[in-house]
Amino acid sequence: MEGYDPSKYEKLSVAVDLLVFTVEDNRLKLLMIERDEDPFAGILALPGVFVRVNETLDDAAARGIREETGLEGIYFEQLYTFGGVERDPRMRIISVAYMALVPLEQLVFHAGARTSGAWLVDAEELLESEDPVAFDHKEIIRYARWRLANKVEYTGIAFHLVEREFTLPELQRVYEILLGKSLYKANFRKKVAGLIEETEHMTSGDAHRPSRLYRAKEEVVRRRKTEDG
Amino acid sequence: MEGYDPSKYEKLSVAVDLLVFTVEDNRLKLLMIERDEDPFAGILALPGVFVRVNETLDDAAARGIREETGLEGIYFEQLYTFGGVERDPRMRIISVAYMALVPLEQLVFHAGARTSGAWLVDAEELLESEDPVAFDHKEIIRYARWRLANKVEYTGIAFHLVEREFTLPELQRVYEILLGKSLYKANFRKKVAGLIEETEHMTSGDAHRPSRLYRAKEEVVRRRKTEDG
DNA sequence: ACAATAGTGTCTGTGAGACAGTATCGA
DNA sequence: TCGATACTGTCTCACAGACACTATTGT
Repeated sequence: MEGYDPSKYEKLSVAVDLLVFTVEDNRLKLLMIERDEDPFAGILALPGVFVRVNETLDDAAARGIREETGLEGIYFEQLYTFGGVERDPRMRIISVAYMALVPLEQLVFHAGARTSGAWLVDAEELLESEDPVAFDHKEIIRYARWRLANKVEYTGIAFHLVEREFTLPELQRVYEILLGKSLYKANFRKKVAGLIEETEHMTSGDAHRPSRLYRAKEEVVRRRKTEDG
Repeated sequence: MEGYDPSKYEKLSVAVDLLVFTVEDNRLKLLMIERDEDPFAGILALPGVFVRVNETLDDAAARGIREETGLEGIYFEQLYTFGGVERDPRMRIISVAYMALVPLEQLVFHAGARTSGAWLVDAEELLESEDPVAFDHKEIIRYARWRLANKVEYTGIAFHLVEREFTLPELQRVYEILLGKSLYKANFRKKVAGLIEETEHMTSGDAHRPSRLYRAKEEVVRRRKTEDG
């Protein structure tokens, strides 16, 4: 790099914006907060935190997820870095977007200190509506939505949206929601057969045939650092 | 975000690191510079620039490419953002890696002002060797190499490594280099048939049958902002 | 004619898609 | 027995892989 004197270059604020996705009522939802300060007071925004000087980006993302949801150790991955000059009208902020996936059962709310509330927002409805979203967050959400649809095809990303043990109909519903189309049962089962392993457990109590519970194979959900392109 | 007073948060240096790839002598190469200052004096490093307060990340990448190669308008895309705390021993630098692809014929050298030289380095050799690379740049290169191999399968990224008009044997060689394996002619041609269109031109002068020149279809190489996941 | 590379025809196996059928629970 | 959902068998078709074959240049 040309010139290494730090004082020669203006430094920038770097934030991590979080897209915490879950599935509720057969819909893809994500966690958003309502801003209580200008700009965009009263408008929905993605939760986020500033990156501290002595924490990595992944650390900042994990911290943000913890502060926002109370959860530790859930799946997340870096999505993209948004660096438009006018993203935030007050100051230049580079935002590294992170996407987290968590089954609804694990998700507990925990409103941030400076926000009047946090909700699960229907991703599809938000993207199709004309409702304003703070900053460039709608664009970020649109990109995340697109990436999710892609990655479900060739990775095990869908497993992060179901519990550790799940039925195949449950898993299929997650695939269908992410892909935005319905799938044939028999074909779906053949497709995921290599990614899962049976458990001894079955569902019970429903007024129909019980469903076997499965687990994702270890190697399918294991995260390889930056290798989730 | 919790608290918007900029002064409350330390700002960070943000750099763009560039991976300019090309194909030379049937090998994947990338542009690297030899550092002439500590740390890592005499060691190979990726070229990079600091992001200025009033330029976007893409602008910074384009500027870096221009400064390093003299080229304008070549294909590039954001790769990943590396935010380890100890990446640079002197100070905290967040680095947004960008990958650029250019056919060798367009690539002209233009050594940076503060570097003693710039070369095309064989990507495979570099990754397999024990030779040191500055900072975490070897990890960045390894990720880029992996991403290239992936994207060649389902995108038109290979077209950016051949000239605007190319023969199918040429294109096939690029695919083989990126994939790291040889392909069957007939199958390859069927695979890319939908991505290309014939021209009127043929090669000539070689001591064998001439080869038809093709062009990539517009929609295959058109870049959709952040949608190159 | 020959060397060298460009380009084609076709067989096969695999896997996705479509659909019809069977299985097993509670009520 | 019935409604509801879980699960399976199998046909078809598109496509990737493999390989043998033909085509066209310069020397």
